[in-house]
Amino acid sequence: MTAIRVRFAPSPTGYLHVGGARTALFNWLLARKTGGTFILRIEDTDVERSTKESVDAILQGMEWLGLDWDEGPYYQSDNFNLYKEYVQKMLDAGTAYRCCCTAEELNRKRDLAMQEGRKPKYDGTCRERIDQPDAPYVVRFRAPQGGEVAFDDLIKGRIAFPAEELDDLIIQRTDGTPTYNFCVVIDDAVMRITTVIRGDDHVNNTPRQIQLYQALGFAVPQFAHVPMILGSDKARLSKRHGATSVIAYRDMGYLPEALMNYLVRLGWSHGDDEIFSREEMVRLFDIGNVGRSASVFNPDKLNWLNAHYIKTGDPERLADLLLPHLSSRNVSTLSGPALMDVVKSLQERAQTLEEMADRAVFYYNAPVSYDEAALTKFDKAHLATMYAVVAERLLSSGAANAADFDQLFKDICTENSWKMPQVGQPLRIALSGGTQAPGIGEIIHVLGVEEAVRRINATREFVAA
RNA sequence: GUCCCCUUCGUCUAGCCCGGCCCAGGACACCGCCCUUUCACGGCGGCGACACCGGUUCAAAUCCGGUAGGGGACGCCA
Repeated sequence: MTAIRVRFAPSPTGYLHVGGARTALFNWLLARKTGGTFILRIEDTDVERSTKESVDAILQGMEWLGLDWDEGPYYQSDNFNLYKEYVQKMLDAGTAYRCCCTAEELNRKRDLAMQEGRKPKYDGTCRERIDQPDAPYVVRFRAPQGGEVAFDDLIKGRIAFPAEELDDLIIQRTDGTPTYNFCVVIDDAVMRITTVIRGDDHVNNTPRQIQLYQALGFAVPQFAHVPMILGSDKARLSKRHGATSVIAYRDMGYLPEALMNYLVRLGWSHGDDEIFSREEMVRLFDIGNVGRSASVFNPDKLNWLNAHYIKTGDPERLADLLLPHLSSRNVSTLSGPALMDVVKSLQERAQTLEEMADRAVFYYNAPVSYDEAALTKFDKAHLATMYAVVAERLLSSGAANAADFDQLFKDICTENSWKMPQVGQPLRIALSGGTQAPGIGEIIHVLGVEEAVRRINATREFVAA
């Protein structure tokens, strides 16, 4: 058995979206699992719409996800001469011919055919003509007629098309540039691609491409067509369903391993397993276990996975990743508590890094206002004495870790016959400004006794005023 | 219109190829309870699906046929 060679072939007309990322992922997984080769090829034959920015955005998305490629990126625009050569070969061999039908003429015929309920395929006007008018022309593939073209899709099983459905597709435009269906075939053949994994919007192209392979004398690769990803309304996933760009997910505070895990489970499964490390997906992946039907992108589940990876992630790494989200909130970590401790106290409380950043702000910027609604639930006099007692005990106790502090508060409660909520909640407000925060002991441990006392005193004064 | 594909809880899916272990399992979300100094985490429980109709069979989510619905393609885009 020859080594697997797969490719991801995006067209650079936009960023890397989640659908493309999943296709890339499946390719990458198959290559890594089998020790094969993963090739990146940029399909930029449409010079009009292709941009350098898009290429960069795609590369950036791939890199962020850790989808490293072994060859490329190759650019189809570098291969124009090669395509020309093959067009000429086909012309010489008679498997292609010049067609002088104008675009307008073709459009008219197509519309008419649709109206009359016929298949809008090329009628073959120029297929058999022998004169060579001196007019602009395209080159068409002389598609074999009769019989059927079939292939065994690795995901969908056997798919067959009657040859009558296939018309003579254009392989070279009037301006001399080659078209997509022709270029893919040449490239996949020349790059010795063994397995073509792509979106299932390409199934209809596959039989034409197979005919081209055969006309050119190339070996036909295997095909695997991955179902699409839909939005919550079951329509093709688009911007109005929320973010579709991989990089947007990074900016919203998602971890690459979470997105990868989410994407791999969208369509593929391994029994009841949900959590897959990079190594596990490589080991367990099987293109045959990819489902045949489209799936809906579910942000809730992505959130759950992201929360999982935040919970179990390395605090040091998370701290690094959190930095940009903090600076966009005008938070500086140059002074104040160690960011790693902050992260640790927040790991179980954040679904995204954005959320973590929101919750981390108070550690660095002392509260400038308090949740007064929550504060008014407590008696003013009680607040004043409680804050004073706690501040004093904090300074004298010598407690040094979260558990110590929590114990200290229990002691204070019994000594003064206070209930824990009477102490905990006002303290939380003093320390963080609000009512939702990590445990009191944790906060003080991270903040340090000195800063904690400063904040408690500030709140005591605020309450007294 | 024509061709191709798809159809299990709201969503992602297991099971389907090799019928019985499935009055259909897991996960997300949702609801409830527990834990608890808040918010979370966690634990426990609940709600909830084989698109429909026929056939084959002792037995069908699983096999066969049809219907309906959805999607894709039909470009001198990729």
